[in-house]
Amino acid sequence: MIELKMLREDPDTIRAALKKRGVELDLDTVIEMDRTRRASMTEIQELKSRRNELSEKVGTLKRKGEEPEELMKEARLLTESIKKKEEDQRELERKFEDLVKWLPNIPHDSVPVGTGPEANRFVRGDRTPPQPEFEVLPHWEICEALDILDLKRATKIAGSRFVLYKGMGALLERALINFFLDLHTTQHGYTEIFPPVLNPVECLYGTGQIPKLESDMYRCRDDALYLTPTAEVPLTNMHREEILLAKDLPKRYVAYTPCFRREAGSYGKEVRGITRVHQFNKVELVKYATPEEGYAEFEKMLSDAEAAVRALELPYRVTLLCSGDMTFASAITYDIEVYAPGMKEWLEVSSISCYEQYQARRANIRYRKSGKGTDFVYTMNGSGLATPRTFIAIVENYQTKDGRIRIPDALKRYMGVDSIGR
RNA sequence: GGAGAGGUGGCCGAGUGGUCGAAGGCACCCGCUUGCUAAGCGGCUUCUCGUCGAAAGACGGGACGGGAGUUCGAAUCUCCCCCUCUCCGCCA
Repeated sequence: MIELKMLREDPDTIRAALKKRGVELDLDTVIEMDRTRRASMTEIQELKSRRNELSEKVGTLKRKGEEPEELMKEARLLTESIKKKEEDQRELERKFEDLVKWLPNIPHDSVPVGTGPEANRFVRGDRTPPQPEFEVLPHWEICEALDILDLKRATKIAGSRFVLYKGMGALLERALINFFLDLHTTQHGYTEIFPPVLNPVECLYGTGQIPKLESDMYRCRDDALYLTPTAEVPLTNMHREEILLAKDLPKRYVAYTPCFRREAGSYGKEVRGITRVHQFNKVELVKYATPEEGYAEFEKMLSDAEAAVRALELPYRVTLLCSGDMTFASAITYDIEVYAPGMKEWLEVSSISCYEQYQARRANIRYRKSGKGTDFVYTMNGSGLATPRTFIAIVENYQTKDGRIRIPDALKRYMGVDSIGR
């Protein structure tokens, strides 16, 4: 949620933000709607003020033993007309909210303006991919040869675009999850959470998946619950409707969860292998911070995620997403991509976003400022990391000419072997 | 699934239908004091929305799990829903 004050005092900033993002939206209608609802609110408040006055008088008189029939009648009539007006008011508020919830966050000043990936800015890392001295097999071929993925049977038991890891493949997947969790809890100061992966609609609204991405989520038929699309949802909603103490901030959480996405509309792209699947594993980082320290914590989060890629010694690059490429709740987003030499592609393994106060306003997450008053916290999250693509990167980058897969040093103690194959 | 108890401020916890936005405590913040790992004394602080204002603020509305109702007036009475706890049953 954007700040409503901005709608009245600085609509041009919102207009500029919409333009940067390429969002078509009639802001004037929203502004007009806001004016109408506030006028109606003021009117109701005046009536109530009058009624309270009357009630107080009635109370005083009654205690003296009088029956002020006239006053009571007037108050009764007032209550009736208030009720009518309040019904209309509710309708106005509902319409207004339906408009406001579609307003995206204001992009940070450093975000490059553009509509597609070509406008994203290289930040650091490998500019050009490494050139292996032999023809690296794409992961689906080497994994089939080594019998560590079984995509045919995954389809049989779940459907297309699901993954079944097998034998050393399953072990590698599990090793990655454990390695990421250990890294962030022991080296970077995050508290581990193991949350439920079914979430009610309020939570999805709070983080901003609803309304925009509703069709991309799996919904339960008999219960008002959605399968979590990312641990960002449970972790950021942990403190929904709370007032935190400044001394408890920043809060840093890390969680492993499976993530579920329908990927509606993405068929036809990335059909081979496991780059885009309906269920995948991810270790997610979430922080709550004060506005003052928000961006410092955000940069630290980026380097925490980067540390995971570095520890695995994978070729990677960090990019700053342009305005048109960010999700609608985000103020700024970095992507970390690793290179997959078999697919000859850069794959996104982490997306690190700062929402500033956007999510906090939606989810009503505040903190008490030292001394007086409250303010909304900054929330941010980042993958640290998502496994399917990290799995791909390992299988392709650590492939040997004779068809084995070496195990990165960082994972050896989790795997107990030096390589997969023979 | 059955029975009972309960949901009040940042936290704990009082609260006869009208001076209750709410006692008391903790915590916080601000003073003062004290020579020793902190304590004592005094004071302050609920949140939210609207109107006016450059601001400080002033005035007003609302909020005691959520919703509806009774009433001139509801934290307090009635109904529905949600959640928590205890006991019983069932069970991975």
